[in-house]
Amino acid sequence: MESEPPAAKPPTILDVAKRAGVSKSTVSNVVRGIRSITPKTQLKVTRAIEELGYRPNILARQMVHQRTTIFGVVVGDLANPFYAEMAKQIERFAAARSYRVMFCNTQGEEAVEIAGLEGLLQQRVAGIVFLAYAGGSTRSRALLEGRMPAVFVTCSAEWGDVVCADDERGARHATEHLIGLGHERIAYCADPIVEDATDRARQAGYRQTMERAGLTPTVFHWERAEDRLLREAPVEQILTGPRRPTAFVSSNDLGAIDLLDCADRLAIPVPGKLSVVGFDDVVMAGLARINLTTIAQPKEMLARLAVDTLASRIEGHLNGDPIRQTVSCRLIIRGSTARPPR
Amino acid sequence: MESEPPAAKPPTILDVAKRAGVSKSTVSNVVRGIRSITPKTQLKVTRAIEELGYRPNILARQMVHQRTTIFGVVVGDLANPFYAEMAKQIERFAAARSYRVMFCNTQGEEAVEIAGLEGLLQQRVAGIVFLAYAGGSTRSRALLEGRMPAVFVTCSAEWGDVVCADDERGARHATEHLIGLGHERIAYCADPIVEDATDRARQAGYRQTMERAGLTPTVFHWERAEDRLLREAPVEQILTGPRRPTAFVSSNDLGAIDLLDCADRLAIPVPGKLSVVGFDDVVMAGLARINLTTIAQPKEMLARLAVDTLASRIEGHLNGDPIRQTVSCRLIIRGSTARPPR
DNA sequence: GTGAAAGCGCTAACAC
DNA sequence: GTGTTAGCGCTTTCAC
Repeated sequence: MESEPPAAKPPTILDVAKRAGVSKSTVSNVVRGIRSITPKTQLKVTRAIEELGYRPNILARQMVHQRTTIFGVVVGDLANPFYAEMAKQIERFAAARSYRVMFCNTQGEEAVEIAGLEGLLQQRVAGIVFLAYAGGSTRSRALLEGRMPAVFVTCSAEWGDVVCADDERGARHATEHLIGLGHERIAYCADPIVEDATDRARQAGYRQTMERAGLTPTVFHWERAEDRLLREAPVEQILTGPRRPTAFVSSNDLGAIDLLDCADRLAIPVPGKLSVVGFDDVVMAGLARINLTTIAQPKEMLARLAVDTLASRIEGHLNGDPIRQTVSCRLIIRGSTARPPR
Repeated sequence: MESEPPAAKPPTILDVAKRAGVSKSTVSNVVRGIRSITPKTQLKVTRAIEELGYRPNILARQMVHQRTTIFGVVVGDLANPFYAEMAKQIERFAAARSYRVMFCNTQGEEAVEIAGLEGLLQQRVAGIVFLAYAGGSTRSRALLEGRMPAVFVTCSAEWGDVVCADDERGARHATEHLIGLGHERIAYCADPIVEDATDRARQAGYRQTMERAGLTPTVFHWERAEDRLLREAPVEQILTGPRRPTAFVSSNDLGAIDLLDCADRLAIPVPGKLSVVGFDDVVMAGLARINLTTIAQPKEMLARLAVDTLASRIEGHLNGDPIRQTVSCRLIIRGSTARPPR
C-alpha cells in the first residue's frame, strides 16, 4: 500500500479501472470475487487497487442494494451489566459475519424505542436485534413487521424470531434450590427492567414450584423510581415486616444485588437470615463481595443464535414463520443462599 | 399516516413529487426544512408525504454527501462498566444531535482495533470517538489522520482532540487522602485496560505526592492473564509479603475491586488492615457491598464534550490544531479507606 | 471474459 | 418560489 497524498479524495472504481486499463465492471467483478476473470486481468486490477489504496465505497454499494450490512440493536440500558455483556457478544458475532452493529438505548421507554427504531429504519439497517422490547408497543410492530427481520433475545414477541433461555425452568431451579434448603416463605421479586414476557415466564416457574410444594407464592415489584430511597423504601418494609420472607427469587441479578444492598443496610445477614437467588449471572455476581447464587444464562450462546438467525433471515436462508429457540440455563450456587434461620 | 401495503417498496421522493404535483427538488426543499416555500406548496407536499408514509432514504443522501451521520466509537471492553457507562452517555448525546453510533470493541488489542477502524472507515463514519486507544498504534494514525476527525476520551494521542479528566490531580487527591489518614506504604496498582497515557498521568500524580511527602512510590502491574488465579497470584504475594503496603491507589475501579476481592479471599480486612482507592466511580463502586472510596470522573460531562467537539469538527465549526479539554474529578470517600493498622 | 449503459434516491447549482 | 439537470460510486443486466 502506497502512502496516498493525505486528504486527497479517495480513489473510485473508475480510477482503478483507468489505471488498470479495463472497464469499471471488470474492477467490480474482481472486487466482488466473481470468477471468470483472466488471471492476467485479475493481476492488473489487483495491482492498481493496491497502488491506489482503493477501498470500495460501501455507501454506493448500499445505495444499489437498498440495504446495509448493519444490525440495529435495541437495548434497554447499556449501563446494566447484563445488557452490556450481551451487547458485546452480539457485536462480536456480528463482526465475525462482517455485519456491524448500531446500538439504540431505550431506557425501557416506549417513546425512545420508537424514535430509535425510526432512526434505525432510516439508516436502512438490515435487521434488528431486540435485547429489550417495550412489549405493549403495537407501534414498533407496525413499524417493522413485514419490512425487516427482527429477533428478540431474552425477550419476546409473536411477530419475530425469539432466542431465549428456558426462563421458566430456570426459575424452577432457583425455587427448588431454596425449598431444598428448607425455606418456606419464599418471595419473587420483579425488576421492571426485565421484559414482561420474560418476567412472566420466570414468575410462572416460581409459582408452579411453590404451589407444587404446597407453599404460597408472593410477588413483589420494585418501584420504578429514579431515587434510590424511594425505590427501596417498600422493599425495606417487606424485609422488616412481620411475616417477612426468608428467601427471595429475583427476576435478575441487578435486582438481587439491590436486595443484598438493602439487607446490608438493615443489618440483616445474608445468607444467615435471608437467602437471595439472582438470574443472569453477570460478571459482578461472581465477585467475592457479592457472591450471589444465581441462574446463569448462556450469554454467548444466546448471542450466537441471535446473530445466526438474523443473518439467515437477511440472507434468505431462513424463511417462513417466526421460530423460537430456547437454551437451558443452570443454577450456580454461591454464598447468598443457605438454610433458613433457626 | 396511512397503512401502506406491507412489504411494498418504500416511496421515493419522486412518488411524493408526483402525488403533490411538484418537482422533486421542491419536495427535497420541504424535507430539508429550507424556507422560501409557499405555505400552500408546503402543505401539499407535507400531505403527500404523510399519505405515502415517505421517509427520506438516508443512504442516498449519504451517497451525495459522501459522508454519514454516524460516529464510530472504539471501546476497549463493553463488559467493563466504565466503558459501558461512557458508551451509553456517548450514544445519548450523539442521538440528541441526531448522530448515530457504531461501536467497535477492541479488547485492547491493536489488531482488532485496526480491523475495526477499517470497517468504520468503509462505512464512511463521520468521525471517531476513541474511548480506548492502543496508543503505540502508528497504523491507526496512518489510517485516520487528516481523513477524519477523531476525539480521544479518557485516553489520548497528539493527532486528535482530547477530552479527559484531570488524571494527575485526581491521583494526587487519592494519594493525599491516604497520606492524610496516616498511611506511608502506599502503592500504585496499574490495570492494563487503562490507556497508557492516562495511566502515566495518574501515576505521575501519585509519584509527585508521594515524593513531596518524603515517601517512596511503588508501582505494581496486574498480569494480563485471562485466568483469574494466574492474574491474582502476584498480587496475593504482595498483599501478604513482608513490607506490604497498607494502602493502594488503583488506576481504575475494576482493578480496585479485584484488589478487594483478593483481600477478602486472604481474609485481610478492608479498611482495617488495607485501604484501597479506586478511579472512575463506576456504579458498582457505590454498592453497599463494595463501598469503594474512589476518584469520580464526570462521565456525562466527558461524553458531552466529546460529542460536541466531534460534531463541531465534522460540521466545520471547529478547525485547526487539536484541542485538549480537561475536566476535574473529585474524591468520593466511602468505606474502603481508613487509618492504617496500629 | 469484458465493456457499455442504465439506474439506485437524493442533493445542489443553476435556470426560469 | 419552483423546476431542470448533473452527478455521488457502485452493481447489474445485456451486448459483444
